[in-house]
Amino acid sequence: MSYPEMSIIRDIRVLTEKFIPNRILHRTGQLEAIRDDIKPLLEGSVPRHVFIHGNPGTGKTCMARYVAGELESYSSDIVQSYTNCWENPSRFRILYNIAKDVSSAPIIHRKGTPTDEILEMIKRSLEGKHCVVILDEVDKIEDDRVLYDLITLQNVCMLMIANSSTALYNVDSRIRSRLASSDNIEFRPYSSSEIIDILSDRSEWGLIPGVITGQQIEMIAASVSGDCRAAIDIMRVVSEEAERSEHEKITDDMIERSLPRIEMFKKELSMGALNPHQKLIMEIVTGAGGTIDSGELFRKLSELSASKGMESIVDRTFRNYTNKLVKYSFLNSSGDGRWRTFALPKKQF
DNA sequence: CATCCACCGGAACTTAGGGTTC
DNA sequence: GAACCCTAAGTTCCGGTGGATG
Repeated sequence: MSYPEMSIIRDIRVLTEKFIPNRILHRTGQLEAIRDDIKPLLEGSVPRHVFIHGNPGTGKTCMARYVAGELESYSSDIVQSYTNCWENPSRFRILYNIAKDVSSAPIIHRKGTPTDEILEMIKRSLEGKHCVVILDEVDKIEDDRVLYDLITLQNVCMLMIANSSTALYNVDSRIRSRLASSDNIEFRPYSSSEIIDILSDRSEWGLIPGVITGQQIEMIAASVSGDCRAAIDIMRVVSEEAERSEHEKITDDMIERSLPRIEMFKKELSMGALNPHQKLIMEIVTGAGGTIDSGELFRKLSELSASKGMESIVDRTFRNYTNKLVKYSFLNSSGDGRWRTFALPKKQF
């Protein structure tokens, strides 16, 4: 947008974390579920609070903002508020943030404004209205009373976001029981083909056609272990580099150089973090031509680990390992549920 | 249709390692 | 440094399930 005519970037905002796309890919189930939970707001009845959890880069924040924005556009009686609890961990900061978002009048923040007064302010602003409150990184809240404050506001629906499914285990039991009826939605890591779709979509809106090839998008997708944020970040970085160095296209070289950035995003697990059995599983799948049935994989693992003098693992542990490998996109699994077949993702870099 | 087989995953338990308290 | 607590990983147990088999 703001770039001159020679630019290869059409709209850099599309390639940033904050951007909310006009359609959500590969999260239909979750989208419908959240819509159903908060829809009662439109009819003035009681919605369900939603707890969204999943690894970084699985689209949690994007989805929450998307749904909240969608609802807001339906009715002028609905407003939304977004707070990152890592940046605003205290009860006062969170409520202040919400008050700012929902109040039409400017909030006068004089020193010593009591938190309860802010809460009253929110109540007054929301009279006759309904509000979707997004609490990102909800596990970083310092004082969980703020959750209680928000629960007591009948016309507020909370979308609580965290990486861990256990994020709310430590909150006060009274609050937890009030939240027991909330919807619990997991966001699994994207598969590489899903990442490819999302990157293709973003490149269409963000870049001039032909700047990045399909193969290059696959290359990025195969490297991020299901972390979409990392994938989009890499695409932005290489686009900016191409732009700066006045290339007309992104080169493979640029992508390879930017891949180490992924490490910043991948807190949870990397190849180096795999234990010997998990590495052996990867070797067996690779040796089997990239695809193998679950039962055969376990038998081969038992055989091979015994011959290497490694300790044996029980079948339940094996299932835990394969589930983890799938979760972190080291493996794909097909035939979901029973009789699964494991396969390598398209490309390993 | 009944039974068996191979597999799946939740729940409860055990164990090991690390941190904290007195 | 002993006693305690907490957590994560691995194991045991077990009920459930769809396809194969008789």
